[in-house]
Amino acid sequence: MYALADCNNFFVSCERVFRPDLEGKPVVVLSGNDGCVIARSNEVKALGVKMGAPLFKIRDLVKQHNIVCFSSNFELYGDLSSRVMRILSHYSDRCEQYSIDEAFLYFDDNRSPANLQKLARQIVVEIRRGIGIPVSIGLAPTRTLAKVASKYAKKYAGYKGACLIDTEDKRIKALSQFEISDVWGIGRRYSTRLQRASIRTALDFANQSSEFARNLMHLPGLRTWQELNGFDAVKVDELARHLTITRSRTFARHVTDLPTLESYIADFCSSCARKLRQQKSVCAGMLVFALPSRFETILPSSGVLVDEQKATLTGGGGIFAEVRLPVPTDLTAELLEYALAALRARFVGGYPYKKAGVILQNILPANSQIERLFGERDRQKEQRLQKVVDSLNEKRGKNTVILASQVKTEQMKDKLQSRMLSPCYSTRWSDLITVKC
DNA sequence: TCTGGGGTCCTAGGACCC
DNA sequence: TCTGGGGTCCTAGGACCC
Repeated sequence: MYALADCNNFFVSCERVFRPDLEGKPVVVLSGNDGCVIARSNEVKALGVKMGAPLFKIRDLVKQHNIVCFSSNFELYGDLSSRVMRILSHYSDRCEQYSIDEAFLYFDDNRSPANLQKLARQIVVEIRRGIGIPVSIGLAPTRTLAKVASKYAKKYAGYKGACLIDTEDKRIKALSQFEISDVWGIGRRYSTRLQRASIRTALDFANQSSEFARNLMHLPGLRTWQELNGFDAVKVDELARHLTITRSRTFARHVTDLPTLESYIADFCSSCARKLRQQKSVCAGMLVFALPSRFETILPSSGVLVDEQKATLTGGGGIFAEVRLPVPTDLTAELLEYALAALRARFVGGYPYKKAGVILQNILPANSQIERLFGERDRQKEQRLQKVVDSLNEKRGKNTVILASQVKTEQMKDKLQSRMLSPCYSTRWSDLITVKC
């Protein structure tokens, strides 16, 4: 049996852990620059606010219902997530973390389903009491069915946090009341196609032939079909290694000068590289991009385009540079040299860049690194330096030692548009909660 | 004025190999 | 008229997830 443990309204619940006064009140968490809604409490969902709704479009609703807004505080969410995961991992040798707020546990012992359900309810209580986060658990023979079960556990209080699908009767009943678009692995596109074929519930889909599923939705669709019919088919990558690492940001205001853009790219690059070293990998390729807003048409104030700008604009606008590294590397300084060179070669002054980022790709295990016979760099020396820098940053805080190109420009300093940021209660001494008694 | 960020897998088609 | 057979690797694009 699989158990899917899923935290309810996770980001909102994290905020409520330290603000119990917000229990039962409408709360949202916003994306960077306080742009979009990325998490909603049940009260807000009931008001019809959609995931991803831009804040400026729901201003009236926020005022009218006194919705409490938070800027996203990933330091807090990440810490509470790891505490939840630590508890979950005590209960099964196979605990697969699937996202920041979800994990699959696998049970292959001979406990009865009823006992597993009891155990799951115990886990729910322990996490609520120990960390303060509400969790729902779904139990079933496949991951996709466990997902279905967890949604029922979330929806109906009667399940006491844990819903079990262990018999054919329960499977059919659960699927017959489950909308096809809510099935794990069936997104907007496929559910439209399926609805056109008069398939509305998960059961409608499960009752089709396997060929039907495969023809319409290829291999992933076939797997979903199998899973709904009780055959374990979803593979979960055992590798904890990321295949790509991205850092990117939409700016509060346009960035038009090179130094500011360079500082951002330098920050992204060094953050990507740190993550790369943490997972003991090297990368052989990198994308550097700086793009205009998706929502604006770009024309220079003069109204006349110079040739270079014309070329940029006709190409869809902005910078999208692919960098191949001569030798796979994990060194911040080396990655940064290439990233900045790519940026400088394509930068157009005065162009309104709105979003930028760095993506590392072609990621390999660090031990597969190949040394160049006639290398122009002394990599061993640089690696020793990198180690010292990393350990200083670990001991003294993230940006204790940085590269000169990461130094923030004036424009960058006032970029912070997270006006409703909560304290990092659980990760910073300075943010510890004060208790008055 | 204001519109997120970070991932994965699969498939088809082209280029290339012997 | 007729133009091999069996592969690999890479990439772009489309689908999905939280």
